[in-house]
Amino acid sequence: MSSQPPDSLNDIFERVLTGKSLFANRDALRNEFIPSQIHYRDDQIKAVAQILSPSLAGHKPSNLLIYGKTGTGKTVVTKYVINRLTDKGKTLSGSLRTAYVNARIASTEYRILSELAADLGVNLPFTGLSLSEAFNRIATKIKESAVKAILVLDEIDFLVKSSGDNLLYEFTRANEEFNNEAFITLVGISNDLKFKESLDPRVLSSLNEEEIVFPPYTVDELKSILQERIQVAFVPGKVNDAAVNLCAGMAAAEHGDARRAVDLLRVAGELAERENAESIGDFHIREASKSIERDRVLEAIQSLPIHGKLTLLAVSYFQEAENTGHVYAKYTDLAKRLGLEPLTQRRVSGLLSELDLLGLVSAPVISKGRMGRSKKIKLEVPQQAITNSFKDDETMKTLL
DNA sequence: CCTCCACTGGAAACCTAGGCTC
DNA sequence: GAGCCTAGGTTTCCAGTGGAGG
Repeated sequence: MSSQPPDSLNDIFERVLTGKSLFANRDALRNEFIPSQIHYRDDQIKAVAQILSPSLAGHKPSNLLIYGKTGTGKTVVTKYVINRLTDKGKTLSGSLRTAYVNARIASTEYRILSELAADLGVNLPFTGLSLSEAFNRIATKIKESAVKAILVLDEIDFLVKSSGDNLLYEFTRANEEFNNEAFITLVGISNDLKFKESLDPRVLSSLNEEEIVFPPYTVDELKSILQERIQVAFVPGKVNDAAVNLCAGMAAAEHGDARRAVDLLRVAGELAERENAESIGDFHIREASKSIERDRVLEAIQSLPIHGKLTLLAVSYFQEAENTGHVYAKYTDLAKRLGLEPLTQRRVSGLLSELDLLGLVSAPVISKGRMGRSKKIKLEVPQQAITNSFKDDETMKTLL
């Protein structure tokens, strides 16, 4: 990298300046981009709108649960309807408020509450309050100002998985305290229906008053979505049909994920531009798919905590699948070499499960009869990926 | 059919780092 | 500064277990 001849840098700059770039508008391929029109989701848009519309007349809409795989438009559709609803609400006298939180990003109950509070115009300190106090402040505000609130909890399954359903219970119960002037309606979005199993039956029946399922996009739908984005994002004629077909095909194979399709296209465009290609072909899509996977692995490894890295490195020492005991012994050895106090085996067993979840190792539990029961741990990423991830890591590179 | 290995994985307690209120 | 609170990682404890070998 450091030995780039100055001219090649100049080439890069020149290409942008002289407009020879393949991109016309890169932003149209970003995740946050909301297209002016949402295609193939008319039924879902209408359904969501129908369920939430009583709020305009001041009545409490049913709670709603939206379910569908990633990249099926759940968030986009919900945000779209919520925005339109808020706009319409402004023209009327009512005090309709909407709030949106992504439970995976907010990650804790308190942060979820504080983001909701911010959207509702309630002041909550970052920390320092008990959960119940934070909740009371929100509820009091809603009651006193007769707020009609629609709260969207995106990736609600993360909330339930990490903290249980207490918060949801509080929300559903809070409505009983309000008089008819105020209400809270919950809209939960999830790509995992199984989270419902761990809900208290009372919470479930309340949350699940209405349910909408978003089907995956078909190949043809993906193609047409891509075509439309291509028109905005690229200079005309720069993406060939084979590329679009492959892109749609690959995304359809992954449960009709439109976000995935658009990501592939963006990375393919960047790759093609970098190699000075005239247009984007199916080759670039394939390369993009590999590149996205490589980046995902690299990032996953680099963002591991130190003991996670050590555990992964310990696994990588074994060619064949190994049991927890041996991996733990290797891990202990590595930790001591760094002068770190090794964690307990129980914890390392947990770390191994986390690595499994990330797809970096496979660690199914198997029984070998008299030889006991253990995880059967095997590295699932190339050795190379681990070496690459650690070579810039001041601590880990001493072990390589 | 029974035993018994080498763990698993749940639960609770503990610790640290942070931040609020009074 | 005391006395609360939380998040998040960890340790400790321990009951539970699939299935090969007896």
